[in-house]
Amino acid sequence: MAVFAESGYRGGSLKEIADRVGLSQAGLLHHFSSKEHLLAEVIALRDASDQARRFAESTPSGRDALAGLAEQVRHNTTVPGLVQLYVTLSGEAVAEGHPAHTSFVERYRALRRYLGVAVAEGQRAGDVDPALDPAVIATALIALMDGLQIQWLLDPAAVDMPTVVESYLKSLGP
Amino acid sequence: MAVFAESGYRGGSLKEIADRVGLSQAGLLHHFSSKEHLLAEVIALRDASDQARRFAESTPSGRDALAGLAEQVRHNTTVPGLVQLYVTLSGEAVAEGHPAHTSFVERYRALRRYLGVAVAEGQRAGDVDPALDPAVIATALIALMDGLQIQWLLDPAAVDMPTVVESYLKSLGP
DNA sequence: ATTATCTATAGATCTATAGATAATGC
DNA sequence: ATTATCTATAGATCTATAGATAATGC
Repeated sequence: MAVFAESGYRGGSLKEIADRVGLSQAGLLHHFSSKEHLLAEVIALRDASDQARRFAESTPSGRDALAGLAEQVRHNTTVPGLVQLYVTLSGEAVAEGHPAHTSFVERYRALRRYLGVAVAEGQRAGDVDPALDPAVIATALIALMDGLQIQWLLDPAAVDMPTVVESYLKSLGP
Repeated sequence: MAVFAESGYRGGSLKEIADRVGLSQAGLLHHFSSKEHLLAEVIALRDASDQARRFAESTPSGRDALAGLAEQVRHNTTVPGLVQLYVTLSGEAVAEGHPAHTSFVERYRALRRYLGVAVAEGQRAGDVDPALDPAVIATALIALMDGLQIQWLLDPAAVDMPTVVESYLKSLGP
């Protein structure tokens, strides 16, 4: 995870990973039959470590789902390595043919669907301005969080992610 | 520009670039003394091709600067290659020691300053809610645009960048 | 005379596989 | 008997440089 975070999938080498875990490069490939397979496992591990946070609350309803985002962002500020893994891989994965391309396409579709539902529920509950388009807000929320991570990684002192997200969430109120 | 957009700096090879412009790899290095130097020139060229758009209007005042953003986003949907270059390089450049790291840190600082001023001016002119923190809004605007680009590149049919940005800009009104 | 280009190559990598040896599990 | 590990290596790359040749500019 650390190596792909620092150098990306293309830039990270099996030798570097093997060295960090105290194996030879061939020894590492005994456990992961190819570099691509190792990437898939790294992504699965990353997902496990925060989808836990997002969905563990058994599909929370509107307000809770949105509040959960703010909490997720706050948590992310404590795990810069995971954030960097995500930013680096998503930047690479926009390329057609990147091994993680399809997985990112699907992840974002699922996220937009999940947050779109949350926003619509928030509207029914009277927590979110009913004039807004849930799909637009869902896309904007995800974009905001992703973009914040780039700025924050580049300049942690200058960017307070939770404040910005909370400010946006507040602006959604009716 | 196309090669770094598709494969990033680390993943893009001088051979691939040379092939596309009809030179040998050594011939290419006659014009750019190293891969790193070539990257710097590519970034400079990218900047020239859209900083022109952003600043050519000689530091527009608040409302115009914000409207200019929406226009920039609309324009970006017509140049996916440039957008991909930007997304791919910024994803790589969060890594300490990446050749474009410092340049991205500075670019974002400058952007936040520029947009922060624009928002404050918009407030004085009565176009922007005076209760908002200009620095927070500036950071959010940049983040929103960056994050949208990732989603849009991954799934162009599902993400309408201008609509989302305009929706956000509208929400800033008093 | 200078500039642009090429071929050839040094010296590092990189991934993946083959095949040997050591450790572990039943 | 199976699993984990290693060394060695094949076969591709990669960047940058050396040195030769062709094209261009004065």
